[in-house]
Amino acid sequence: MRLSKARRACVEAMMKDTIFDAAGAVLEEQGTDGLTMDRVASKVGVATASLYNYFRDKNELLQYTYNRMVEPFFQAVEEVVKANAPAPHKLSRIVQAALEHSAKHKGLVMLLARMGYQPEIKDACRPRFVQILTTVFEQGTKEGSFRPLDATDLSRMFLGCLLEMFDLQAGGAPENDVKRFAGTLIDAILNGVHTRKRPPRGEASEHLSNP
Amino acid sequence: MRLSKARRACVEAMMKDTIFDAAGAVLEEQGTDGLTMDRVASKVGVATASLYNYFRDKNELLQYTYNRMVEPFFQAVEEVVKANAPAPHKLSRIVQAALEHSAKHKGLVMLLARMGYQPEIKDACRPRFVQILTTVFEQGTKEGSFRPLDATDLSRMFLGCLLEMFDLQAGGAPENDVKRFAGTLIDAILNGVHTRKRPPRGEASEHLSNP
Amino acid sequence: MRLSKARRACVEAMMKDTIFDAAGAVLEEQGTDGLTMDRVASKVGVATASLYNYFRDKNELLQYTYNRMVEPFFQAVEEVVKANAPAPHKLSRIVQAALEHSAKHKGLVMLLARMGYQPEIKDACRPRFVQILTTVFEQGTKEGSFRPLDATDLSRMFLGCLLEMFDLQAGGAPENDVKRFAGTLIDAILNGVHTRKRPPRGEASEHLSNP
Amino acid sequence: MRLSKARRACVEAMMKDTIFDAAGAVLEEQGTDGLTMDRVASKVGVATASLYNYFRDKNELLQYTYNRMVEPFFQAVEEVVKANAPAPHKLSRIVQAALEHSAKHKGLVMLLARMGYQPEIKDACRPRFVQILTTVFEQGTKEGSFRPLDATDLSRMFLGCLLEMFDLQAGGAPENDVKRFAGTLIDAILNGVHTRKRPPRGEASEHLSNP
DNA sequence: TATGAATGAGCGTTCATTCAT
DNA sequence: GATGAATGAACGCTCATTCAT
Repeated sequence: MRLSKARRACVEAMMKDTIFDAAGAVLEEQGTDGLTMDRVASKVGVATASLYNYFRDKNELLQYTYNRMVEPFFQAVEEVVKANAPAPHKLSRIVQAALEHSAKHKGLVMLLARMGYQPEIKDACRPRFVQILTTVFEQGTKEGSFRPLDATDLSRMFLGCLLEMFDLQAGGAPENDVKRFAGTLIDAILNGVHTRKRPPRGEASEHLSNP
Repeated sequence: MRLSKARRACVEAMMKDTIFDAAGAVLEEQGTDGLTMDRVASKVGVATASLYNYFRDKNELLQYTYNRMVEPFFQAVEEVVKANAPAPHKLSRIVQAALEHSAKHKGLVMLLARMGYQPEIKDACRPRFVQILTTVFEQGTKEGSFRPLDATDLSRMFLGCLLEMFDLQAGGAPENDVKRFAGTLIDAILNGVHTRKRPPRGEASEHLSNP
Repeated sequence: MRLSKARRACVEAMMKDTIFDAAGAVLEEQGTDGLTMDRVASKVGVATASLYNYFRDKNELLQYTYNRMVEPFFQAVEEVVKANAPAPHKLSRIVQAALEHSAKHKGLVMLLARMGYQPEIKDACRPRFVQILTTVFEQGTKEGSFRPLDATDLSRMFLGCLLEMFDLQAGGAPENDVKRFAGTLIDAILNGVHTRKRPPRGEASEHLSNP
Repeated sequence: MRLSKARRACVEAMMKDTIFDAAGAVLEEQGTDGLTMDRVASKVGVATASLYNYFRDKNELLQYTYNRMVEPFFQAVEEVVKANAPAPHKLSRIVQAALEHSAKHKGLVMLLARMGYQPEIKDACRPRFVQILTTVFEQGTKEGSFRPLDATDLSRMFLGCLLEMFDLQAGGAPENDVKRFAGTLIDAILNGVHTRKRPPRGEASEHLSNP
C-alpha cells in the first residue's frame, strides 16, 4: 500500500512526462496556435478527456509544458550565473547555453521566440529569466566591469536580443548565421557599436533629448 | 469606361481605408486575438461577407491592415534614415520616433509588441524594418563611427530591443519607465555596457568560444 | 430596398417561428433536460451554428421559447381577468383556460409543470402569472366575495394547485381525472374542505400555533 | 460465515449512510444540478468508482438519497397522521412539520421544492406523500368534518401548495413570509376563500361548466 | 472491496468562409 | 457590389460509467 502509493505517483509523473513530450511534438509540428487538447491527446494516444485527469484545464497543461520545456535551459543558465566568474563572461556563457539548447529543441525555440506575446508563456518564463539576467548585470556593475546602467533595462534588452536569436533559428537560418549573430550580440552589448578612442560620458543623453 | 474603371478603383480604395480604420479600432479595443472578421465588419457598418469583396481572406486583410498601421511609423523612420546625420544620431532618433508613435497609437504598440511571433505581422513588418535599420548600421560603419560588425545582426538586435520597449508599453508600464528604457537602450547599444579604459579589440570572441 | 428590409424581418420572424416549433417538439419528446441546441437544430433541419444567428445563446432561445409557449395561455388568462365578472367566476374560468390550453399542447404542460424549478422558466413565467392571479384575489376581496387573506399567498397556492393539474396531465392521466381534479380544485379553494354550519372565524390560527 | 455475511451487510449499510450524508451535503452546497458522482465521492473521501459498489448507477443513489432525506419528515408526518386527532388538526400539524423540517435542512427544501419536476425525486417522494395525505382527507370525510370531495385530488392540491411553500423558502423568502403563507394555506384550504353566510352546495360546478 | 485511470458521448459556443439573391 | 443566411470544423470542457488491478 505504501509502495502502491509511490508507484501511483510515479505512474502519474510518467504520464505527465508523456503528455509533455506530446505537447512538445505538437508544438513543433503545429505551432503555438495549433496546440489543442485534441491534438495533444491524439499524439499521446489517449482520449482527450483523459488529459483532464492530469491537468485541470488547458492553461495548467500549458504552464506545465512551458515550464518543463524551458527548465533545462533555465537550469543551465542559472548554473552559469551561480558560477564564480566575471559578469561579461557569464553573459557570453548564457548566449552559448541558449545556442546549445535551442539547437537541440526546436519546440523550445518556437516557445521562447514567442515568449514575448503569449500571456501563458510570458507568465511562465519571462519574469524568471529577466530576474536571472538582472543579477548578472548587477554583478557586473558591482564588479566595476559594467557601467551603472539600469540592470532591469539591460536584462530586457538582452532578452530581446536573445529572442531575436531564437527567432532566427526558428525561421530556419543556417547554423553559421545564428552563431555569427550570437557573436555580434555579445560583442555589441559589451562593447557597444561605437568605435571608441576615449571612454564615453553620458553621450546617449545628447542623442535622446525629450520632445 | 476608362473613367469608370478609375472610379471603381477609387471607391475600392476608400472602402479599404474604412476597413483599415475599423480594424485598427477593433485592434485597440479587443486586442490581437479579438480581431475577428465579424467585429471589423460591424465596426465598418457592413456585412461580414462584404469584406471578402476587398480582401481574399482574413490573412490578406491582416497584412494590409498591419502594413498600413505601421506605415506612418515606418515613414517617420525612413525620413530619419534619409536625413543627413551621423548614424548614432539616427539610431536615437529612431528610438524617439518609436516612442512617439507608440505613445499615440495603442494599436500600433500592441501590433509591434507582437511583431515577434505572429506570422502575419512578422511577414508584414519585420523584413522592411530590418532592412531600414541595416542601412543605418552600414552607414555608421562607412562613416567610421561604428565598428565593422554585421549590420543585419545589429539590426535584429536593435529590433529585438525595440520590441521589448513596445512590450513594456503594451504591458502598461509607466511612461517614465519606458523613457528610461529608451535611454538605456541607446546608451548601451552605442557604448556597450563595459566600463572602458581602452578601445576593445575582438574581446567578445574570447568569451564566446565554441564548445 | 424598403420592401427588402421588411421581408428580411419577416423571414427572420418565420425562422424564429420554426425554431420555436422545433424547440417545442424537442421539449415534448425529450423533456426539459433533453432540450439541447443540437437537437433543436437537427429538428429544424439546419446546422447547430445557425441557431446562433437568431439567438445569442441557449438561454435566449429558451426564454423566447418559453415565453412564446405560454403566451397564448397567458393571454387567455389575462382576457379572463380583464373581463367584467366576479372573482370566483374568473378563477374557474382560469382553470378552464388552463385545461384547454394544456390539453392542446403537451409541451406547454411539461413546461408549466416544471415552472417551479428551472430558473429560466421561473423567470420567464412565474412572476407574471402570480401577479395576474393576485389581481383576481384582490378583486374578490374588494368585491366582498373573498375573505381578506393575503392575495399573493393565495395566488401562490392557486398556482401550486394548477401546477399539480399540469403534472397530472403531463403524467398521462385520463382526461376525466384531470377534469375532476379541476372541479375539486375550484370547489375546495372557494369553499374550503370543511363542512360548514357556521361562518369561520380565524379557525386556522388555532390549528397552526407557533412552536 | 453467517456472521461474516451480517457484518458485510452492516458495513455496507454504514457506507450507504456515509454516502447519504455526503450527497446531502453536496446537495446543500451545490444544488440539485451540482450533485455529481465525483463531488459526492470526494465528499465521502473515496474514489468515484467505489460508489458503484453500493449503487448500480447515479439514479439509484439519488433515489436512495432522496428517500432517506425526506424520511424524517415523512415519519413526522406519518406520526401526525397516526395520532388520534381530527383531520383538520392533522393538516395544520403537517404544515407545521413541513415548516420545521425545512427550516432545519436546506437540502430538504431544495429537494422538495423540486419534487414537482425531477423524475428521480418525484418517483422517490411523491406517491408516498400523496398517499399519506389521502388518508387524512379520507378520515376527514369519514368524520364528517370534510366535505365529500375526492381525497386524492385534495391531496395533490395540498401537495402543490406545500411545494409552493418550499419554493418560497428555497427562494430565500424571510421566515415571516413563509409562516404567513403557511397560515393562509391552512385557512384557505379548510375554510375556502369565499366569504360565507350559508353552507356551500356544489357551487363550483356552476362555475366550471364544460365548453 | 477499493480505486486509479480511462473514456465516449455530449454540450454550448466561435469563426472564417461561402453562396444565392 | 452588397448581404443575410448558413455552415463545417473546431475547441475547451463535463460527467456517468467501466475495468484491470
